[in-house]
Amino acid sequence: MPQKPIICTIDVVLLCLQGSALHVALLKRDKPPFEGGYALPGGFIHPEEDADTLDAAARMLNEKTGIASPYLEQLCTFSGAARDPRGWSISIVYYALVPAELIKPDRAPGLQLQPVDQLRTLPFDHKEIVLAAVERVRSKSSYSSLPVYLCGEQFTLPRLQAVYEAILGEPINKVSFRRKMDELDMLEPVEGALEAGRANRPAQLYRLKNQYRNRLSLSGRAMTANSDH
Amino acid sequence: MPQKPIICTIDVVLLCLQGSALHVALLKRDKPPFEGGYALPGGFIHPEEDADTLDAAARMLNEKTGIASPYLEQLCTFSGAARDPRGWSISIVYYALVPAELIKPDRAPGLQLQPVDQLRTLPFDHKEIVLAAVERVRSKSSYSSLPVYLCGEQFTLPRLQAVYEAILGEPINKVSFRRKMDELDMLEPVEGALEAGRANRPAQLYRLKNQYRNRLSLSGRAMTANSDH
DNA sequence: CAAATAGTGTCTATAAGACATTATTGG
DNA sequence: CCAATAATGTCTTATAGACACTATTTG
Repeated sequence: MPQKPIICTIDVVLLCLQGSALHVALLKRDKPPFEGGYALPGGFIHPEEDADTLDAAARMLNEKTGIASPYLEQLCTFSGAARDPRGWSISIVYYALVPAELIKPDRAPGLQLQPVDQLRTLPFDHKEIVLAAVERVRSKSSYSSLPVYLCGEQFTLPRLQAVYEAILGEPINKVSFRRKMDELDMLEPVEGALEAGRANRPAQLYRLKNQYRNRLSLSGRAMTANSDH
Repeated sequence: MPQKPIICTIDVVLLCLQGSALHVALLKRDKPPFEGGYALPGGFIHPEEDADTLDAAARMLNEKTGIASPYLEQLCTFSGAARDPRGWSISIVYYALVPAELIKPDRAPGLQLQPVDQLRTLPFDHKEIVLAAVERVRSKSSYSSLPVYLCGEQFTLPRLQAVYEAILGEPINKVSFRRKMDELDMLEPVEGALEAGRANRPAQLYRLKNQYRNRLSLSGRAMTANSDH
């Protein structure tokens, strides 16, 4: 009955922190439509290869950026007649968070990091998609351990607090923050490891407890009284 | 390249409250696979007719159950090689909440309401889908006005509190509940309308403020300290 | 007026935030 | 010792919950 089949793709919003600004990874497109433009890494499902769309997203991310992200979650599906000039399409979108050091531009030709808060227009509805992913990350960060995925293996509490503040966009009370980290019960100190080097008391290094390597730790109460869930 | 195209469908989880138990609407399937089994209302996208998948979900819900739900939101997309015997498939799932009175079995042949907390195995991965929808509803209910969609046009505060308690599965402090409703600022009293009839002080009837007819009101803090977001 | 439930006032407990103090480093 | 920042103790403020009291109806 339908003349044209529905175009069915996967896109991945790969986020990292540079300085205190959240950035998204964009790739130069090497075929039409929007050839030469920068867009989200994405592509078609390979039914023979991918068990499901999460699988497909992980494969795509790895193929296009060389990254195997420990955190990769479905955002939602964007769809409709208007979003792709080729026809009626859907895109099942996943998002990933990684430390910026993990993104090696030489490993991925045509890769570019753009700050999400001053994004130019992107091909398809990719700007809208990125903004939806950022909103999700900001919202989840206020009651979960999500931002630790933006840090490396080991990090200090002041560093982690700075990461939370960068995402939430507002300062957090130091005592409350440490109480909350304690309550989330996801961190363990790296015995004897301190971050020295500067002219002050060195900070204790922490790492994620094993059980939270691939799972979020959740808190009943939000970090700050922000109203966007 | 791909021998078989990906099977691309929409499913809708329609929820309502009967007594104090959340129920899901299931339809008797009139074609294979799983012919004769009870499954979620769903079907194929009509690219000529539907502007996007939300549109398709609304159409499908209306065609199959006769209901035009004011609240219809995307849950997420289920996918993979294993979930449909016909082949590699995706299902973009939406969920809706309506007052039970709105579901008229005579209007929809083969429709059945099942309590979500004692669900038997369903065709495809529909049981998993229902459980995911219920978890989303429970989680969102703890910090939003979502449960009002399970009430009719007008309702009393004790009734609304009972609806919240039915969804969250635990009693709520009356004073806290009323403070929260006040804070959400989504209700207005229906002037002069009281729910009389019983041998006690009659309760004030309320309705949703106009601006929240099709939008949730959100609170920064959760209703109860439940840890599943 | 007794029973029943609506609606409100107020005290207590808990959690968040402000602020100050101590700790530990390099120079 | 001074500057800088980590880490923690403690007081204040805000929010949530317990409980009791008043209000309004039917029979």
